[in-house]
Amino acid sequence: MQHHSAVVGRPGDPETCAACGARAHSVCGAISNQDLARLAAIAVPTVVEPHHAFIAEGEPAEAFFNVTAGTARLFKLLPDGRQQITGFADTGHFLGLAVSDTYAFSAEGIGPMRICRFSRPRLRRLMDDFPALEQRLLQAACSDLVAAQEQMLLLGRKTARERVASFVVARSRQPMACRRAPLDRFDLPMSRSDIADYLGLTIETVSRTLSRLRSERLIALPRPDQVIIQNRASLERVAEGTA
Amino acid sequence: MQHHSAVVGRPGDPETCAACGARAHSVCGAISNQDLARLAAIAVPTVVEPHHAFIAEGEPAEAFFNVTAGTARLFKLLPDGRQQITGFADTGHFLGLAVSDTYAFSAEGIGPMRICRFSRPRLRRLMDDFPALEQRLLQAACSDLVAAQEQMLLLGRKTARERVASFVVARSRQPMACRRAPLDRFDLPMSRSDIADYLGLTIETVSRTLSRLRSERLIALPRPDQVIIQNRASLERVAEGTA
DNA sequence: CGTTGTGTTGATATTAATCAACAAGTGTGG
DNA sequence: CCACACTTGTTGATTAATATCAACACAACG
Repeated sequence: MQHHSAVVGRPGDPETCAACGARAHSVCGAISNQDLARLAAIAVPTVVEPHHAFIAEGEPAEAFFNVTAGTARLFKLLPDGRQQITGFADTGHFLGLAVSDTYAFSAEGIGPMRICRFSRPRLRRLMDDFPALEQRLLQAACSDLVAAQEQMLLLGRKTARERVASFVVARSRQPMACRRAPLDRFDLPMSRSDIADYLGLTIETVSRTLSRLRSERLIALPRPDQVIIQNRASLERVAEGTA
Repeated sequence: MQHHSAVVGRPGDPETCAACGARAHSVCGAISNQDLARLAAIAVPTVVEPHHAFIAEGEPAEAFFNVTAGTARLFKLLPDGRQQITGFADTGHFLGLAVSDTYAFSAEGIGPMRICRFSRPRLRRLMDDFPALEQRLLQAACSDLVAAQEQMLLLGRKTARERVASFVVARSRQPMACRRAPLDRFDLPMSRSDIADYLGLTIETVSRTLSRLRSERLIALPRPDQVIIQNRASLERVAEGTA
């Protein structure tokens, strides 16, 4: 299975094909190595060109995916072009589960990425044969749902300042999926435009707000795409509206 | 099983205990009558006092629920009291599925309601024994997720006018769960305050916007809690930002 | 018959969007 | 190597949408 020995993220790290059985998900303990091996057997590793929508809203939901390298933006569009990013799918994330026969959103890579593709009928058969897999996907769907609820609170009731602070704090916890501590220094793989479309703001407001958090010494921005959290406690208070 | 013969909605209708095996979900065909009967065996029918939060954010997630009568509001709070309603759970809706060991949101009835309660360990055992049940819950979680994504688009990118129009259109399709056509005349079980907290607006803006849609003859409001859609095509265009 | 809760409407304030200019990088070709 | 265009991000001035503050209408209820 060549995709189990490929390279992801920093050169030299062994690729972690989360869906097909690698460490990221075996660590979570919800799925046996045996089942993961079976899943790997039907996985089709695929390289996604940047800006190619490998999931398109409204098209037949023929497959299910796992992100094996890179980050995808998941988004919905209005007819006039307004865009809402509903989430970012980082390495390890499952994608494209649907009840309806068409996708409810689109997904494309931010920069180069790799995914494992599972055809729906084969996945269905596999789930029927190995219920632990379905259990794992139910857990994934539930945690997506929890994230979506948190995002609805952000979009519906938080100020621009609270949204940006929440975003920075959440991003710093991103590697937590691998049971690591939240990082105080990390990279943002997405552009200001993506951040704006995720937070329901404009790029200008995102930029201004980050600048203000920097001038207040809550964060530092050594480069536009790199964040250092300088005062996590205060930043978290801002994110919760308690500041 | 006394809750299978009780009354819900309009007096005279036989109660449809969606979780415990009644028609609403058997119609959907995803779960066998046999499995539904097994589910019914562990269901604890419960009457919920109005405004009693039967699910409280942050508390141990000990149970899972199905709404058997009435409508619940699902919500999250910020420390200063700002509230976001993340969804309404009408009769038939499943509630409280969680990966974490605490609930991520709160739920309470809008007016009187009844629910069926399932303790988590018993549900877990039942799901292990009857995978069709897990499949059904995965479907439920996926459709909640689709609704959440649609709501994120609404909250992040739609204007007040588009939000209110979207809400009215979505509510008119609510009985669709039972495979009925969208209604042009229906009741709103929730207050203006609930609508505002769901749409990320204030009560005043909701009221003003409904008034304007009425003055434009897109809808009629015979009573504050009853809506008649007078021009569905136009209303849908407004909801999509195409008007 | 007043009181209370809910919804509506009006006047004003505030936040974030829009419009606009500019700065810093990146890549291309001369 | 440098001039140029092009992209991305930042900052400033103004506008527009919705929140806030306030008054009032109406029904339900004691």
